[in-house]
Parts: sequence; C-alpha cells; structure tokens
Amino acid sequence: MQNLKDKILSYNKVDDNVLDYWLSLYERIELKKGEALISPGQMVNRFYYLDSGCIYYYKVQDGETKVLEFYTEGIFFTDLPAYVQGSPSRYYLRATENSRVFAIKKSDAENSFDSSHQLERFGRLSMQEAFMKSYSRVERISSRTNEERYLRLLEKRPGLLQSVPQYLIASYLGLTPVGLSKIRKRLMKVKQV
Amino acid sequence: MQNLKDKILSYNKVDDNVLDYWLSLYERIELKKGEALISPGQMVNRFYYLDSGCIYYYKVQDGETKVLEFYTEGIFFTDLPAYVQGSPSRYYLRATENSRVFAIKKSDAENSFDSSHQLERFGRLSMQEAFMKSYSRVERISSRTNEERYLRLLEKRPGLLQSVPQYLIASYLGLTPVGLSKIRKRLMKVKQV
DNA sequence: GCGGTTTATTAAACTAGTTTAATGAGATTG
DNA sequence: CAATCTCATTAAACTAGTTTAATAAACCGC
Repeated sequence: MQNLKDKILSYNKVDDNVLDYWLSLYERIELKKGEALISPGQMVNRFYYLDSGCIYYYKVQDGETKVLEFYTEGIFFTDLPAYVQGSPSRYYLRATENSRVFAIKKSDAENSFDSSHQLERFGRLSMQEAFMKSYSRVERISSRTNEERYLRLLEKRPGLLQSVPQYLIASYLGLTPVGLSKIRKRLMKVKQV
Repeated sequence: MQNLKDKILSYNKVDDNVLDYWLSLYERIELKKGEALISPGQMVNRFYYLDSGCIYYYKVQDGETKVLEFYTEGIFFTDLPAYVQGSPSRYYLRATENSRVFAIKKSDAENSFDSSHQLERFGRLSMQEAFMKSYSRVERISSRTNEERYLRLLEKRPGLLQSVPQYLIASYLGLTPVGLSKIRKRLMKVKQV
C-alpha cells in the first residue's frame, strides 16, 4: 500500500501511528476486466482509491450507455452523490481492465476524521483536489468542436485509448461510435497530407 | 451575515467564539450588474460566498465567450484552479445582476483551519458539497439532445432565465444564440398544439 | 421620451453529427 | 482451429446544429 501511503502524505503531514491506523482500515479489492464495483440500486458506503488499472463511471438510460468519467491509477473516487446522500446508486463503476482498488468504509473514515485533525485535513485537501480535477472535465465543454475535444483528450490522457474501447471514449465525448470514427478518419487524412 | 452563519452551521457544529472569529475575517463586496470580481491574469487568493445575486464563471477564447457555471445565492465559490495553484486566473467571475459577496483571504482561512478542527471539518464538508453539485453539471452531458438539456435547465434552475440573458444560457449549454432560439421556437410550437 | 446599444429572432446556405444497416477485422472460446 | 462475439469502419439518408446577415424588439442613459 505504499502508493496510497505516499499519496496521503503528499497532501499533508500525518503522524506514523495515525496513518498506520488509517491504512489498516482499508480492504483490498481485485477487479477483473469487465467486473463491476458498484451497480445501480446498490448503497455506496465506501470511498475508494485506485491503485492500478482503470475504472469507468457510467449509467445506462433508455438502453444507452453514458460514460461520465474514467478513473485511472492514483486517484480517490466513489459514486459521490450516493455516498454523501446515503441513497442507492444510479450508476455503475466498472473496470475496463484488471484493477486493484483499496476501499474504506464511510463510518470508519468519519470516525477517523473525528479523532484526527490531520486526517480531517487530508480529507479536505483530497476532496479539493478531486473537485479541482473535475473542472478540467467541464472545460471539455468549452472546446469548440468535438474534434477539438477528442484531440485534447488524446493529448491529456494518452494512456486512456490503450485500456478503453473506442465506443466508451465516444460516449464520454458525447458522440456515437460512428461519429467518433468519422472524426478519426478526418484527422487521418489531415495527417497524411 | 446571518445567511452565511446559518449556511456554515448547516454543515456541522462550530463553537460561537470560533464562528464569530471566522465571520469577522470576511469582507463584504457589493457588485453592480456587469461588474467583474475576477478577471484573467489576476491572482485569486480569496474564497467567496454569494449572499445574493448571480455570478457567472466564464472565459473568452478566440473572441468567444464560454460560460462554465452560474453561481446563485447561498453558494461558496471561487476560481478554484487559480486559488489552489496560486496561478493567475484564466477566467472571469462577473455579476449578471447586482450581487452581494463575502470574501475571505486564503491565508486567513488556512490559519483558521490550522487552529480549529471544527472549521477544518466545515471546510471539508463544504468542498464535498460543492464537488457533489458539480456532478449535476456533468450530468448535463448525459442528456441526449440540447433540447433536453435546455428543458432540464429550465426545470432545475427556473430562476436563472430571469437574471441571465439568453445568449449566456446558450453558451452554458454549448450552443450559439441562434441555435437556442431555434430550440425555443420548436418548443413553442409543441406547446401550442 | 429619444437615440443608441444590446439582445433575440428569423432566414438561407452549409456542416457536422445521427441513425440504421452492412461489412470487416481482431479477440475469445469451445 | 473454427465459430462466435465484440468492436471499428463505412455508406447513405437524414437532422440538428452553425454561420452570416438582416431585422425586430427591449433596455438604458441622458
């Protein structure tokens, strides 16, 4: 769990004994490619850390898959609305490839936050970072065309296309697979000339 | 500042003397319609609370205005990337109507978080709430058509169309004013029949 | 209240996407 | 290794948006 430990310490100082206790609360989950961590209707009372692999957050509505986010190594994640509100999830969290996840129970996390100001601080800063990262997701919208959005994604998250099928990328960009394929074709032509 | 006080206490218990000290750190800012709170190039070392009015968060790129968010009464906000990274802003925060804002300096906030676990907790929970609200923004993308997105906005934030000109709504939805006008026309016809 | 500016609508030509369906190419499995 | 399944591409008809420009309506400052 060295990655997770380093990650936490990158936010702020946490005393060894406190940090060790905190880490002892995590359980390890190994997901095979295609396996779901959360499905609609489930309660979400864990906060996750993605140690390796890739998880996508999506819903199915009118038979259509809508990908909202891809989580990659070294990130904290959960289905936050369900986690916070204690309501059943409306989403899936599913592995696009074999993935290792560490999970902490909400009640354990909150008790720890109560008893340690340092951990509370870590909680605040990690939440802040996650929120800030979500801004770049909104930026997506601010690209003028879908072609621009696709190129920006290629540039910012080049690893994604290795581990994620193209039709999920299309969904993430708000396109059909056919639409994305057209864009790619267009881009190929430009490159060759 | 009763609204702000109540808002803070809605997250968790904060002792009177601590809360009074925290509130004393805020300065009040009155913005006239059209006035900017933040402009590109500026450093952002304050966190804001919108007491009344409406503020929009946008950038201008290639001469085009791109609205990322509208903030309305009772919300905490800032240009988070610039605030966190200490880098100059690339955005505007501007009032769509006369607005009252309370502002706290980053250094004051952080000192207070150091000295009070309760305030740190408030900081974490408010950040969490803000992050969670941003999910609904992402949901936007998951509507199938722009018409659906417009209708959903009408439904979820009916007040917005009172205080915000239509071309900003269009930008927020990722449309041109012409495009939004067409959608509205289409919807009118449906209603009449 | 007048004159100027800002905002919304309309039209017409165009473009970038969708939908449906067929084909092809790569993986996976029995 | 063959059969199946999944994923990406292509084509063709269609649709929902864009762009540009003109017009109309609403809003402000003096």
